Order: sequence, then C-alpha cells, then structure tokens
Amino acid sequence: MELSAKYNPSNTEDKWYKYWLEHKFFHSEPDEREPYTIVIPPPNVTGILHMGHVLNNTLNDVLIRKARMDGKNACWVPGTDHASIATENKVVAKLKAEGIEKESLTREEFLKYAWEWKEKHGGIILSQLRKLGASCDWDRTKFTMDPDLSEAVINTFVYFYRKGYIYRGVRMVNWDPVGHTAVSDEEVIHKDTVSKFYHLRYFISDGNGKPTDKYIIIATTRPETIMADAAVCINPEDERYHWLKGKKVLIPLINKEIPIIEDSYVEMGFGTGCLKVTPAHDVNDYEIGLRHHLPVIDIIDDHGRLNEKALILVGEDRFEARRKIEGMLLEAGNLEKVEDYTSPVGYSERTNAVIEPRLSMQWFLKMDDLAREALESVESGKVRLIPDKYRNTYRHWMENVKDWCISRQLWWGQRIPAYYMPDGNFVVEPSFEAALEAARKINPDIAAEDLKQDEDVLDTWFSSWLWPISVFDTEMPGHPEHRPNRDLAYYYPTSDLVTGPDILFFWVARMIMAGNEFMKDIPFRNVYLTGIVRDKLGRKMSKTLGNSPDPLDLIEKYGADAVRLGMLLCSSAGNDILYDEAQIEQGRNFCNKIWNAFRLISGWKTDGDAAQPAASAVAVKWFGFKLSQVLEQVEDHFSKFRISDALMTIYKFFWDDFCSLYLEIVKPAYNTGIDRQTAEATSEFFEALLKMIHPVMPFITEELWQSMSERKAGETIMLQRYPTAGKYDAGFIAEFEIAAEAVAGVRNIRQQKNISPKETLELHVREGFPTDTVPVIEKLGNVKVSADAAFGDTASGVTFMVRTYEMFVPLTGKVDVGEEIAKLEAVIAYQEKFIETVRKKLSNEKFVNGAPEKVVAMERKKEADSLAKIEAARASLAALRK
RNA sequence: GGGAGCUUAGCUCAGUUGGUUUAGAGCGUCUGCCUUACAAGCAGAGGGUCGGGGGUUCGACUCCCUCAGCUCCCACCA
Repeated sequence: MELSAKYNPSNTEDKWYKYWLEHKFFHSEPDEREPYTIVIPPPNVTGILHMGHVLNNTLNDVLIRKARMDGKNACWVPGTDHASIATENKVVAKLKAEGIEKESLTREEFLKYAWEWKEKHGGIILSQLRKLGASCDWDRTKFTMDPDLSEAVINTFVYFYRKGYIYRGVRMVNWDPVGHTAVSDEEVIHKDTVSKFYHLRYFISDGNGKPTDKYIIIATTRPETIMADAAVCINPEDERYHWLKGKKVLIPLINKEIPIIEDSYVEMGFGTGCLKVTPAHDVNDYEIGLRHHLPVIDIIDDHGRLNEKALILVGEDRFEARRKIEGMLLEAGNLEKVEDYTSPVGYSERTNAVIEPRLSMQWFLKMDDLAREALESVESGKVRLIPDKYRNTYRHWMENVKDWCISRQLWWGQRIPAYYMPDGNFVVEPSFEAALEAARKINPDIAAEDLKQDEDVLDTWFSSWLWPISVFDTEMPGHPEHRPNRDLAYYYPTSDLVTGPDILFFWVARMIMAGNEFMKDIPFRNVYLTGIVRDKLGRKMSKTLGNSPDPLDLIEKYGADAVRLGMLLCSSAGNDILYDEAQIEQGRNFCNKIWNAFRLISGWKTDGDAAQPAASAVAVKWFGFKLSQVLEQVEDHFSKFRISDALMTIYKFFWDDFCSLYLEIVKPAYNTGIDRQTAEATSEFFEALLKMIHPVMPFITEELWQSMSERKAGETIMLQRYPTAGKYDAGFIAEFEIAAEAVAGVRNIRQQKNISPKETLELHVREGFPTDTVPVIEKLGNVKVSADAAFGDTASGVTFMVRTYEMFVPLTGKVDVGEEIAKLEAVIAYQEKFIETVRKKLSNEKFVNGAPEKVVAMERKKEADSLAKIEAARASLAALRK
C-alpha cells in the first residue's frame, strides 16, 4: 500500500464512524460486566455545535472510550433539551419574521409551529457530535419532551404536590418583559449598570390634597414608578424627618396623597434618607408594604409598558416613560437634580431584558429539605466535585437556597397539570380524565368543559433534573409500587458527569436532589467541571465578537482527532481554557507524526536470518519498561481526572521516546532488513501506543490499527483492552536516560564544532561507566565508545560531564583552547557557588539533627557529586593550560 | 456588600501531606540541518530572584500575615 507523506483525515473519519455504527459498537445493554455510564448534558434541541460543546463532549468521549477499553460496559446516553424559553423565543422570532404574531395564534397553533421547527432544526447538534467522533449510544437518544419523559415530569409535579412541596401563590417574581414570563432567581444575572439617580421633590400636603410650600427630597432610579407609590418611608430614628410624622405628601404630577410611614429598613445615610415605597415594583418595597398594609398599585404590564393605573404616560415602555417623565418633572418643578449612578441591575439570562420585579401568581417548589439532603451528598463525598473548590460555592448556594419558581408563562414545555374549576378551586392530577374524576368528587356537577388546565408550563430544569433517571426509566416518579426497571437498576447511578460550572446550580444540584428523592441514591459519583472556552485574548466566545470559530470548519480543515487533541491539551479541570488555533495545528501535527511512524514501520522488511543488533536489544528492553512506567502514570492521571496531563504524558511518550529514541535506534540501515525479534516487539509497542491514544484520537488510531495487520471482520480498536502496566526496572530506565544524555552531549559538540552527524567520532568514558547502554550511545551518537582509566591529553579535544560521568571526545585541530577554558571556569564557578549552599546546610547542626536521614544523605551526595565535577573540570583545565 | 479562587519562562499551564526541585512541560524563540518516516520535520541551545513585603521552620513555589493586581460566584441598599 502506498501511503502519502501526510495524514488525510477526510479519507478515514466518515468511513470509520460508519463502521462503528454499523457494528453497534456504541450500543450498550445490561450484562454481567461493571457498568460505566454517562448521560450527556443535553444541548438545546435547536442549538448548534460551539467550542464549549466540543470541549465537553470530547472529555465525555475520552472517558467513555477509556472505560470501554478497560472492559467496562460503557453507555453514553445522548439527547437534547427542549429549552423552553430559548426555543420559544426562536420560534416567536421566526414567526415574527414571517409576519405572524404569537398573540394572534392559539396555543395549539403555536405548538404546531414549534414542533415543526423542532422537527426541522432539532437534533442538528447530535449529527454534529458524530463528526467529532462521539461514541454515544444513539439507539438511546432522548428528548426532554418525548411523550414518556414529559409524563415523568408531570408525575413528578403531582408527586411533589401531593407531598406538599409544591404550592401556588402570589409572589414577587423576576419578570422578563421580553420573554413575557417569570424566571427563577438563578436565571437573573446582576450587572453593574450606569443609570441616573433622580432627586425628586414631594410636596407636603395641606391635608386637603393641596401642596404646601414645604417639600422633601426623595432619591430614586425609577421615576417612572412614582405613580405606583403607596407611601414615603423614613427611619424612625432619623431626627431630620421627625417633623414629617403623621403628615402626608403628594406624588408629583398626579398629586395623589400618600402617607409618611416609618420603618427601620430605611438607611439614614443612603440617598436622602427618604424612600418612596412602591410595593408593586420592588421586592423590598413589597415587604415594607406587607408590614404597613399598603396598597399594591401595579402600573406595568407584561410587556413592560405603563398601564392605565399609571394615569399618565399610559402605553409607554418603561424606559421611554422614564425619559419622558424626567422632562415632565422638571417642568412641574419637582426635579431637584439628576446624578449619574451605577447600581446592579438584573438581566434575564435568556433574553437579556432588564428584569422587572413583579407580583404574580406562580407555582413554587419548596427547596429546604431537598437542598439539605443534596448538600449532604456532596459534603460527605458521595458526590465528588472536580476541582473541589466548587464545594464551597455549592455549600453556599445550598445553604441559602430559596423556593424554586417552577412556572413559566410560555407554551413550549410541559403544561402544569393543575385544573381549575369554575369556582377557582383546582385539582392536580396527571391527566385530564383523572382531574375530572377528582373534581367531580368535590363537585359532582362539573362538566368536562368547565375544567380549565393551568396555562403555564414548567421550567425546563424541572424536566432536566430527572435526566439521569428518566433516560432509563420514565415511569419512575410518582408510582408508589414502582420497581426500577432493568436499565435503571443497572446503569444508575451514573459514573461521571462532565459539564460547565455555570449550570452547577441550575442542573447538577437539582439532579442530586431528584436522585436522592426518587432513587434514594446520588445520580453520579464524580462531577468534572470544565472551564469556559475563551479566545486567546481571554474573551468569552460570542457571536457578536465573531471570535468563535465553527467547530465543523475546524474538523474539515484539521480533522476531528486534531480538534479533540487541541481542545484537550490545555484543559485542566475548572480552569477556563484559552482557545488558540495553534493548538489544533499541534493536534494535526501529532496525527501526522503517528501517521509517519506507521509509514516507517510498515515499510520494513523482516529478515528472518538477521541477528538482533545489540542496540536494538537494549532499546526493546528499555521501551518495554518505559511503557509500563508511563502506563502507571497515565492511569494515575486518569484516576484524578487530570486528562490533559494523561494526554501530555502519552504525547511525549510517543513523540520523544518512541519516535526520537526507540525508532531511531532500531531503524535498520538503508536497504537492510530488520530482525524478527525487533520487528515483532516494535509492532507490539506500536499497537499498545495506538490503544493508548485511541480514547483521545479515535479515527487515526482505528485507521492504523486496521492497517497494521489483517483484522477479522467486525474487529475494532475501540473494543481492545487498554494496555496495563507490568513490572519494570526503574534502574535500567535511569541508566538509559544517562545514555540519552551522553548522546545529547555528543550532538551538542557536533553542533558547536560544526561536525557532520555522518562523521564517526571517538567517545571516551571512564571505567565504571555503565556498559549496558553503550551500543545505544554508539548508534545514536555515531561514536565509537571506549572506557579508559585515564583520558590522556584532553587538550586536543572536548571534555564534558553527564551527571557525574566525565567524557572526552578527541577533536584534533578543532579545539579553541580559550573557549574551552572559559567553559570549564564557568562550570567550576557555578559548582563552587552551589557547593557553598549545600555545605551551609550540612554544617547546620539543626539541619543534620532535624531533617530526615534521607534528606541529609541526599545533601551529602550533592556535595560529593559537585566536588567530583569540580575536580574533573580542574583536571581538564590543567591539561588545557599546559 | 459577602464569599471563593488565581498571580511560576514570551504564551498556556504542571508542581500532588514543606525536603532527590540545583523549579518542570507544551507551544513559541534562537542556531544548524531539504539526513532516503515525517520541514506539519530533525538536532542542539537559550529563557524564571515562583506578584511585592514580612513571618513560622534546620529547610518555603509549597504554611501564616499583609499589600497589590486579576477572575468568578452570591447579593433587594432605594
């Protein structure tokens, strides 16, 4: 077979992915083996692949492929999330572009459009994951709005309602005026925002609704809400305002009389010390309103516009109203001054709209019991967070959690199974039929058409928190006599979860709650939290900045293996990763290196009669030991989720140890065959390396594994056993390293003296230098090694040290004596300074007595080694100066 | 405002109970090579007073205090 000098991924990737699918290598069924389970963090059903997905799913795939090769029954369940608010927004926008307003549609009509959209765009991301090589069990693909998964969600709602955890009530919620829905506290992002601080004059009423000439000044950032003021509040301790007690003031522009009240909530030092109380539009004001029985005047509608209760500026958007009322207040003489002011403002995570605190009827889930247990799961170490710094964050959140607002004023999602009777009472049942039956027990006259289902749907996370359970068994929640089915019993709890820290609370914490509640067990053992992918300037990737490359373009250009390696190279857990295309080039280069190593090996002709050269024998022995040593390190890295370290260890092992050392040693001379022993060992080593690399770079390793010998139909590298470490002789490995350093020393001399690698040199070592590895030095260094008691006249060559071994290369006529003297003097100076620090330690009684014996012995060895080096350098120096 | 974390070579990061660390790696840089696997390569080299200051210790990149800078999370000061 003719192989090109460069690896071409496009020839192999689709071919092997198809092969894997055809043979159902990704598919898992319960059996007697130990399971290893991962559920995918379900991407938005209409989402497209971005760099964050690439990082996350590559990590997942590495873990699942490694587990599969370790002999476990590996199951990676893929799927998508219906993402209610995000998807509904997309559908609304698309309809709007076609001239259709959501308001003009019925719920059923809208949902029809939404499902059409989902059918058309849904799941694109899953096909993109295939390009990446993700070994998901596609037969198990799930969607959070699959009928059975939805049923599980509804049953969960009913379950918690019956348990008394779900309640309905009017509360101040975070209203998203663009999404037209309430959102949970977790979906509000506070950002410091520059706004204005308006100082307004509220005139004191004469008692008959007429202004006197006295006024107080109230500072506010929201002058458009003054019409909703219910009172003005002062601190009872504030002597400046004692004269106000019992008086009334007039709201500017509308001249409405409101009382002065006192509450210690008001900070005397902040603003003017007078607070306008607007219960309908501020959470704190609402609390004050409750304490003082103030009326709630809601002047802002679903869209963030002023309604008729505002009396003025009716129909204006809240920000437009703010702009206009400023002028009106100024004109009316009520505006004292305006200051620039920066304060935190809440924004909707999904729509980026400024959140409007608003009173509305919502459904809530009580969190305290659930949170307590979920905290315990992490505190006890049953669930491990990696890196563990997130435990602090997690604890803080769990100890301060508030009830979860689970209703959303949307249509796309699971509809709340509450059914209202004409009198306003409601029943909560899993189906309309059950609801009707339940309703008739209360009122036998209820007709089907009298029963109206709640209009709201449930928060998306109310379905995804069941994900590790519901992907296996959707009947689980709410069935008292239910027994976990075979899949759930086998695969649950899952093993590892890889996800971003941004959804630690949204998703991870709540899955732990659901797991504890329904399975009486944690949903996963390890949570590996990745960083956020940023560009090389450290900026978040975003569409508007245009700094986010399309992963598919990268795969097209460099190959999936290169993209995977590039992403992993710099991705320690929990740290943000700075993406740079150079890393992916590095991945591509590595592919090419592997490819060319194969080209070299596969071109060798085995010569059955040839004896194994001494150097090859040493190389084979060393590499076998080294393989075991490296495997030990790799397993250690994997066990600690240090994926990039594991990868780098393998990368260097392949490139430096295998290619630069091993292959260069065993490589037969041009047109010469290779002996059978070395050929077979090399082939085994190469196969072991391919297996080690496979979890990270599945395509090229399959391609080469299939090419290296005849494989039976249906065989694959992905089901081979990952190599395991055997015993090794660390002393021999160390000895080999000395040989490699000697080679580097010789090469360094060649470089300095401009001597061709083709010219064979003499290398003298002292007697006592380890002899086993000499053939390697001779081959790689192109030298003839001889061991002598003394080097003779070293002035006609170059001496150098490898560790404590002195070496000499005769180079008649090529030595610049002055240069050599300077070099040796530098060595002596350095060593003398070094030995001084060592001796300082050794002469310190406290050190000698206090430090462990091993440490003291080491210092003594340092001293001896250093002395030997000085002595050798001095001897050479003396020879040069003769 | 509260909390967590970070600061080690030009860049990105390791450094795992304070002692084989005389601080490592990858990339980049510099020098020499078109050597018949690979120039997406080979060989060699240079590069850091571990953010500043103080302390504990026989010994500190590692522990404590302090200052500075950066990042993230949480939060209703109008």
